[in-house]
Amino acid sequence: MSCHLTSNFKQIMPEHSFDGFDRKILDALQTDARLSNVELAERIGLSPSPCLRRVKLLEERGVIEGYQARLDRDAIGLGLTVFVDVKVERHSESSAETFKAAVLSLPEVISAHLVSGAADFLLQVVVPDLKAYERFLTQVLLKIPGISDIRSNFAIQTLKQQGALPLGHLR
Amino acid sequence: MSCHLTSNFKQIMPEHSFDGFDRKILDALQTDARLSNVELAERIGLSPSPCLRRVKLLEERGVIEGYQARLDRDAIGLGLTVFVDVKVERHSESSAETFKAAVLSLPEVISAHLVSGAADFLLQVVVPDLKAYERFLTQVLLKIPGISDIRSNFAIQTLKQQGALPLGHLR
DNA sequence: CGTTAAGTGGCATGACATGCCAAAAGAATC
DNA sequence: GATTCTTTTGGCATGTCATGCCACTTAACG
Repeated sequence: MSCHLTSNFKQIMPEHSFDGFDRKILDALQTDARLSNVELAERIGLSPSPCLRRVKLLEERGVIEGYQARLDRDAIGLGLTVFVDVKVERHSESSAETFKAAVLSLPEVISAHLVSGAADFLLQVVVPDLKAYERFLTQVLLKIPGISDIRSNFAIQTLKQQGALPLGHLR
Repeated sequence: MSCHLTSNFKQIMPEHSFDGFDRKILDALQTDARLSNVELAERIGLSPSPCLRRVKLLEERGVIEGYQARLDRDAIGLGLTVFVDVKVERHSESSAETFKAAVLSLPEVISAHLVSGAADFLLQVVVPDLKAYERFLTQVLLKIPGISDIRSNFAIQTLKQQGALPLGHLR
């Protein structure tokens, strides 16, 4: 049981230590992850050596999970974003688990959360068009067992997309 | 009116041309945006020169919008993610516009969409904890004029977060 | 076939990442 | 408050990489 201490450590003790340099690094890399180390160092007011050391540490600590290119969905032919509310059947214990496993394997689902409120799960699904969504819904989603209800909310306009996380609360 | 042609061009003619190399580049940079050009080139089976040229082209075309570090929300003390359904008042024409402008300026709102369905807008809000959300809700969101209803759905568990966009439909 | 256009590969140079060590800054102890 | 210990920084050296240029290959078209 004591082994759970380490796995819960992150929740118990969220920020090990973040000084102003770390916060600036995170802020800069959220905006442009391809900054060279020397430019990043200049921007945060530190020389390249310690700057790089800090970045590596943040990566090792898991604070930085990875780096990803942000693509224009329309440009690559993924014009339709749908937010799907999913309810699973209350009875079967394993409904939620099988649903989670299924969802994780679907590339069209780019985010998935267990949520409070009317629905159980909230999925963000990305497909080329309505026809593709129809196919996804009828041939993929609806075939997952244990689903009691699905509600599709189509994104008509995107105001903001995966904006940078606010870092103002750190100091 | 003809000037609208260019602004609509992307929707009319989504993918200008994507061969296998481009798709592999986008795929690789979605997974690891900090890949060096030589490693990227090796991975996609091309020499560094044309590989870099393709990446720059994809950036200029706007296919690649940017690069960003993915941070661990818990690690930086942002333990609470809330999906907020917002309805604006039907009467005032400008309700939606003022709401959009307000939302764009809020760093806690990391994504915002105009959606079909029961709500008008779907926001993703990130805050340290419940107390911070209470403050955000009462002192920020509820003070935006023209809002008729707000429903907060708390993320209890995150199965997948901003996963890579599926590129399988390109050829 | 010859011509042209587009894309590729290799090379050279300048910039950069990265590991090491001495110096500086800060914390703790007496 | 001086000393010691710890931590972090800055500079340097080396090997790797980005980047622009040019010759070569390939494919399409007349």
